[in-house]
Amino acid sequence: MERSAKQGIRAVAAEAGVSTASVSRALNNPDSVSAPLRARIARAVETVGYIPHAPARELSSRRSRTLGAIVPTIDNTMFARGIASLQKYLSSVGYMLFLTTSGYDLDAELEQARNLVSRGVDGLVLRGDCHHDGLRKMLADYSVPFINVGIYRPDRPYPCVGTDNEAAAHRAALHVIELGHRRIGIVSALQRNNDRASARVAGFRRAMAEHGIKMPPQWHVEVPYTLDDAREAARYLLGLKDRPTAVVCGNDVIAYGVLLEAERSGFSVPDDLSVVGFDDLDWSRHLRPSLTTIHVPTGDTWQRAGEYLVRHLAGEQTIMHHEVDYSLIVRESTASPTRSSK
Amino acid sequence: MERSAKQGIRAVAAEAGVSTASVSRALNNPDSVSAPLRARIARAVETVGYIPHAPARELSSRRSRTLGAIVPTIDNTMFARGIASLQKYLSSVGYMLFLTTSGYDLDAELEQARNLVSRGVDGLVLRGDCHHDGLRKMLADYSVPFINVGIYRPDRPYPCVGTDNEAAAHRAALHVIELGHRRIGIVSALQRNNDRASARVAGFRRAMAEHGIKMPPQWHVEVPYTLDDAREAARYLLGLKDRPTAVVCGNDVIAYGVLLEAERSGFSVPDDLSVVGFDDLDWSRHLRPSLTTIHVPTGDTWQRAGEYLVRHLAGEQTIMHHEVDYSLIVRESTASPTRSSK
DNA sequence: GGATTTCTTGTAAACGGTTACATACTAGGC
DNA sequence: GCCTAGTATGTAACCGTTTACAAGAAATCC
Repeated sequence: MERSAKQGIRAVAAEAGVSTASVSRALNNPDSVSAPLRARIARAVETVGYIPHAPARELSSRRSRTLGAIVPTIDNTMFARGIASLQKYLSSVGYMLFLTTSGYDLDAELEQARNLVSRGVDGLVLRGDCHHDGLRKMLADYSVPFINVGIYRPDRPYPCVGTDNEAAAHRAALHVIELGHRRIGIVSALQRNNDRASARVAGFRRAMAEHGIKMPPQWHVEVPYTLDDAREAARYLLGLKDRPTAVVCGNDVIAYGVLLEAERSGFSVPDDLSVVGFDDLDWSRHLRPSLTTIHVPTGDTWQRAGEYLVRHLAGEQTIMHHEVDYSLIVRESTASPTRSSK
Repeated sequence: MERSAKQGIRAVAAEAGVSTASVSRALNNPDSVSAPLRARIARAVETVGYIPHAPARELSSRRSRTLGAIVPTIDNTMFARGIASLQKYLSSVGYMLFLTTSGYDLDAELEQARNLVSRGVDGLVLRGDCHHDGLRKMLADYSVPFINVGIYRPDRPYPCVGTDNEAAAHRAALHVIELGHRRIGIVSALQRNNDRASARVAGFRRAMAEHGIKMPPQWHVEVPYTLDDAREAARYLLGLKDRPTAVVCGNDVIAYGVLLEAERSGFSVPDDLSVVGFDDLDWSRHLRPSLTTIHVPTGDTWQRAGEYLVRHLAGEQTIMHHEVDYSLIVRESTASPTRSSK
């Protein structure tokens, strides 16, 4: 027939001599179509070189098989690794990922979320539990499911998957306390709009309090997420007349900075200073001295977040709060303080 | 009126008492609508809490304001940085990015490209110039523009933006040659399906040939992109009875591995071994010894790729082949070989 | 002041799929 | 052999926008 469309599903239908409905069925729900028809349609798809038009499909089915993720920054090994895992998993189940960054700005995060909802994502992966007030309302209005990743807060009515940062930081602090340190400082990430950073500081403080250890306020420094900033913080800390013998760091990158700067300033790690990190990035075991740190299975965590949403969207039963284990990895950067000062 | 829609552009139209066409115009082309109407519609958008439905918009306008990018892996500082820049730029001009990974597999890349086309991307950012035969044909069939990033090949009829890897590697080799080295090895990335890696090897070989330097074949090792593999390669190279006094590396991560392993094996860098990297990642200047390497403005490069596509899609005049400058950064990891062996 | 142009807004037909519903056919049951 | 239930396929409405075209109003020209 002359009027048949040149492309799209109608072209396939014309080629196979069937209706568009059958083509659609053969593609989306193969069992609902007889074997011979299915084969004929498959052949037609091949000859026409048909690639389905996702937006059209979404418009009529109200499902995009696309998830959105908003991370503070992608330029950070840990997020990169998490996103990579999430993406790999999603790809394996036929989903795609829209990735955006907020730069630790809550307004920007809301803006991005709006953008993603506009884009028609089926679900959203968010970082932590610290969001703009309007965010959850907006997601509820448009009934877009979401999950907070990287934290474990079973007390919240929202799904999450991650480690208990407070407990893990407590463990890290306990490690240096048990080694005999009493003069302990902390270099944390910026706590503003970052519940993970805050939780870690809280865990650290709890450990200190439980052992009756007082810490001078100047031993707590907050830094952005870069090696340079961490080095500067270390320079400050090590330059104090009254300085700590151990430093617990909010993450591994900060710990690297402290390590590098200590060595640069002539301090030996761990003899003069013990350093503990958090995250266990690749470099931690390669560095010399290698870094004692809290291992967090980042890849797993993000993949689980994806699994949760995919299952939820498929209508399956899911558990809302999933705790991911952490573990303390003791390496060369921590030792008893008795070796040097007492 | 009772029959007016509860949501979508029709709700806004009803609220403002205008037609959907006017709402659409007010949103997409504000100038085409009178000021008072524009204001009334803006108010209606606000009260209704309207978020446009991108797939529907795309279906009718044939434009998605979305680009796709396919990288070998995101779990790699350099790509992460590039993607971050691209993403930031796109976001600033109202575009979004679909990010997928191919794992250095050409078939997977084609598959991902098909997926992205299906998703309706307006353009595609690809890595290098080594793709599946069917890829360019498919993109041509669906008239999806693309650009190769990270290479500079003005001889090709396809757009690209990046540095001349051959020339840059030549420069790196020249550096150690000029320092007086004659016993020079190379640890490159896997050349299979990686034209950048091959170009770098070629540049290195050209420099060697130009100076009449012969290299025993066992001094060329190829490794995947991980610290562990690079360390193993270094262990092998340094374990040879007849070993080089300088090693040129295919990228910084490989160089880090060589550096770490050399130190671990008791060799001093640069006294016993000079090491040159390529890319100038963050760690290069922080490491001790800091790494001599080729600096490549990765962020710029990727942003330019985005700019090219956005301009091209806007119908603006664009230059097809954009060369991005590299520069040799001399740091502590290279020195004249005379200090030790001669 | 009437004709012509320009500007503003509305009407309705796409865009490319999915899917509720209708229909034709097949196979059992008795 | 007729009725019923079930299966396979087709018909066409609909998803939420954009946009070509039409129409009405205002401005310009002579």
